[in-house]
Amino acid sequence: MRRKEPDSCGFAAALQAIGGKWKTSLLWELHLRPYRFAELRRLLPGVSEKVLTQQLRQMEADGLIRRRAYDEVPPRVEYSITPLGFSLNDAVTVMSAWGKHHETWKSQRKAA
Amino acid sequence: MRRKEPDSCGFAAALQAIGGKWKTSLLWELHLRPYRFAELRRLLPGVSEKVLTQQLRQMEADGLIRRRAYDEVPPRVEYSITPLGFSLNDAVTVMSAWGKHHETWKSQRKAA
DNA sequence: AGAAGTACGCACCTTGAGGTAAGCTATCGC
DNA sequence: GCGATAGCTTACCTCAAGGTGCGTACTTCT
Repeated sequence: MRRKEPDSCGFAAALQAIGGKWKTSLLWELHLRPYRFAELRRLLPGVSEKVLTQQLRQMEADGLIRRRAYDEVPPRVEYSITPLGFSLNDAVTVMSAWGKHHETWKSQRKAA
Repeated sequence: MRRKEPDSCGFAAALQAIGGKWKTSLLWELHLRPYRFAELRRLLPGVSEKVLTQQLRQMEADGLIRRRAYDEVPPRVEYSITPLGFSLNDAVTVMSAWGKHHETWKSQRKAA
């Protein structure tokens, strides 16, 4: 999607924060418990390491998650959700509920 | 954005329905009252006719809006919102509220 | 010795949403 | 006759998100 101009309400800002292909999944997983980088990789089959790093960094910049690097060897990094991220997850859940509602609507129309 | 695989919840479906650049704005305007094509064009400065048609058709296919063409000359077409579209508008409003909240959060962080 | 795991960075390529510009049918105003 | 208005369609171009693949510094397993 290509969104730049504000569409008069804060929806664009929210979409900016959650608009990545994997961000909703990341948010969902991290709202359950913290994970390490490689664990998230395994949780999202198909994500490339580059993009995973990218999206995690963006979400960190947006204050949705917290990144904690331990100065060990081998390196260890843990990602956890923040209260702000948690609140976004709630908003996403509302949209998600609508999405399910919409899917049943579509299958009903198809049947007709 | 590029979303195809279902991310295990209905959010992807919702985003599919609302993911266009102008769809949220269209939904918002139409939730106020019905409009004609040219009126919508004027309401969304910068939208091209092609994309406006495109998004209106997609939203019609998703059952968010209703298109009514009058067989007159010059042609007249009216778009109005459906109950389903109205319910999506509510879900969007929740996300929008989060977006505003997030914006204040960002400006606070910047100030610190 | 060699392979594998960790958490990335960098360079290049693909893809599809959206933008641009033109055309089309028909009527009305000057 | 010329342009404007209405509601589109078609062909072409752009651009950034995301994918692919390779490199890295260090260690532990086999």
